[in-house]
Amino acid sequence: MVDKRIDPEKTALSVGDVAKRSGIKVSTVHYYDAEGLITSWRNHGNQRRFSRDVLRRVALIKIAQRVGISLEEIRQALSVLPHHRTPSKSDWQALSNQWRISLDDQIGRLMKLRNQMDECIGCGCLSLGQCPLRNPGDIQAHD
Amino acid sequence: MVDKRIDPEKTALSVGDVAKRSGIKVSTVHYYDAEGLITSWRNHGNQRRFSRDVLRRVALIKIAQRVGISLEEIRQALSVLPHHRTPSKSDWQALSNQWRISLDDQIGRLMKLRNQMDECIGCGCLSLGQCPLRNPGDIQAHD
DNA sequence: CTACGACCTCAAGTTAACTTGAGGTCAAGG
DNA sequence: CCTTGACCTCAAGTTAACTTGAGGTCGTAG
Repeated sequence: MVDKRIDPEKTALSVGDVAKRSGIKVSTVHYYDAEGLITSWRNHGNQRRFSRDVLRRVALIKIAQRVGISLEEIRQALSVLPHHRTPSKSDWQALSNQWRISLDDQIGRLMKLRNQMDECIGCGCLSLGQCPLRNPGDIQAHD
Repeated sequence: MVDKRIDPEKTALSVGDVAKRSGIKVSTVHYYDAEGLITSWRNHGNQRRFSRDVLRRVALIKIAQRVGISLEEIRQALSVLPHHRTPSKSDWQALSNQWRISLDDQIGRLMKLRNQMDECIGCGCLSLGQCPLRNPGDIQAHD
């Protein structure tokens, strides 16, 4: 059985490489490794080594965070991706569709809040139980 | 000098009153008092007493939080309101205009992020330094 | 008097996402 | 050999916004 792939040790990244190229701190790399968001192996000096796909993974993490998604949710979303292979374009498309839903939801919520504020500027009641601004549900108030 | 206002002790609210009527915990009332978001005085038993305007103040706090404004910023915004007088309609209008700006900003940011994600779905580059998704500035990428 | 409910203070805990600091190893270069 | 830079682990710290828990006082009702 001959493994025709390039020797991983030759292309492997150290923790400092990953940090620098991803724009995050070494401690953050440690943290993401510990939380299972990225994976590494150890060389004989017990130092972490990462395959290059980790760079793409960190990129996905950072974008998801901008969407407001928690690391735990991100970890779950990334866990279905294959390891040691750079996430493909279709992987990214599937993920970004998921996260797009979250983003649409947030935008919708903020716009609804804006509408409620506009409506409530006139009366200014702000009453608990009656004012939709105080009750993020669908209660009709200001009748 | 005759104070013609209603005796504050007769209309004063206890910490439990404020908590119940505002839908927050007693500990939160303590916390807001400690942080200077609301003010109280003590009776001879060293118990806090609040004037009724505090109910309106807590309402404003809760709405601002929904807009995503930090307590420190809320404290500053509320500090210009007169004490011991329920915030008026025009007070609420001034505040909500401020917070409306913040809300508009957030909505704009999320919509921009959504656009960037839509654009990046095609290429999936996600590169630090080139992809606007990885750089929340105005760098033009994907040229 | 006792029990209960409301109040008090002070300190520590929770949460998520990091970050810092202390104390150590290893490899390479001068 | 010493120095430097990169790595390691472990523990604690930071931030904001609460929340819990421990130990106490006071007033009222039975």
